[in-house]
Amino acid sequence: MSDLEQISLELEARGYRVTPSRRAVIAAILARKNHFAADELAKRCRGAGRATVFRTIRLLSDLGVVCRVLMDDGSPRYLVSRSGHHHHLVCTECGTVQDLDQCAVSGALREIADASGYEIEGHWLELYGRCAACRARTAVLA
Amino acid sequence: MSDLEQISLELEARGYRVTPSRRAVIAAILARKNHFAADELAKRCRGAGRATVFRTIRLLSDLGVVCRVLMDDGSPRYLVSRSGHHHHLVCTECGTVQDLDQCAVSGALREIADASGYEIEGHWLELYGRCAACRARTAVLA
DNA sequence: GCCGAGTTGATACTAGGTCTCAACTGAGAC
DNA sequence: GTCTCAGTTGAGACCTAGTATCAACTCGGC
Ligand SMILES: [Zn+2]
Ligand SMILES: [Zn+2]
Ligand SMILES: [Zn+2]
Ligand SMILES: [Zn+2]
Repeated sequence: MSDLEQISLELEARGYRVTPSRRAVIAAILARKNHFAADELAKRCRGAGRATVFRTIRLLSDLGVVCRVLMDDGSPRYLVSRSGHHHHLVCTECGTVQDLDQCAVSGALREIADASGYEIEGHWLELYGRCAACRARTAVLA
Repeated sequence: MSDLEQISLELEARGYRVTPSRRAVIAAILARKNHFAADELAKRCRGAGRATVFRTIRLLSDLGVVCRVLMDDGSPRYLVSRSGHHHHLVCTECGTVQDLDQCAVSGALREIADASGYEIEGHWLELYGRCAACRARTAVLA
C-alpha cells in the first residue's frame, strides 16, 4: 500500500473526506524529498488552492502525518513525520533536518514539575548545529 | 543605579547610542509587569515609532536584556531577561511565564551530538503546562 | 433525486515583523 | 563653534505565514 493510500485511509478513519484536492496536496508533500514551506507547496501544487493547501497541512499536522520544524531563522517548515513524539536536529548550514527519536527532556520533566508546581502538558524543542557533512566540508577547506 | 541606566550603559559599552527613542522603549519595557507583545508595546509607547520599537526589542534581545517566549498558540512574547541561558515554563491557562534557570537539555546534548555526528550549536526549548495557581483553582471547582 | 454536512477557493484580512529612504542627530574632528 | 558623517529615526511599503469569510460545490446516505 502506498503512502498516499495509507494516509487516505487514516483520513477516512477519522471521518474526513478524501477529496481530489487533498489527494493532490498529500501527493505533493510525499513528492518533496526534504522539508518544505507551506507557501512553496501551495505554489507548486496545482489541484488545490492556497487555503486548501494550508488547511490540509494543518489537518495532516494534527493527525501526526507531517511535523512542523522551526528553522534557526524562525521560519517554519514541514516534514513528513515518521514517528510519534520526537524532536529535530537542524543543520544551520545546509538545512538538513534529522529526526531524533529520543526525547531529550522527558527525563527532566518530572523534576521540573516537582520544583515548579506546574503540571507539564507539553514542550517544544529544536536543536541546531552543523551536520557531519557540513563539518567535513569545512574541515577540508581549513 | 536604575535598570534603565544599567541598560543604557550596556548599550553605550557596545557602541550604540542611547537616544530618547531607545530610552522610551526601554522604559516602556521595564514598566510592563509580565510578558508583552511587540506590537502592543509599539502602540503603548509614545516616543518611538513602530519600526524603532521592533528594532530596539531586537537589539535588546541580541544583548540578552529581553528574551523571546513562544506561547503555546505560537505567538511570540517578550520578557525582561534576568539571567543568561535559560528556558521558560508557560502556563497554558493564565499565560504566566516562569524562568527555568537550569537547562533541561544540556546533559543530553553531548550524547545526541555523538550519536548524530552533528556539532550542536544551540537549541530552543519551551515547556507548557498549568501553573500551581491554575491547578488549585480547577481543583476547587471539581 | 434530495438533503445537509463537509469541502473548496478567491479574496480579504491579520500578526508580526523587515525594508526603504529621506530626514534628523549628535559625538568627535577641526 | 561648526562641520561632518555614521548612526538613528519614522512613515509607509512590503513580506511571510498564515486565518476568516462566504458563496458555490460535492457527495454519502436516505
Ligand atoms: Zn548540513
Ligand atoms: Zn520531547
Ligand atoms: Zn496559570
Ligand atoms: Zn537550554
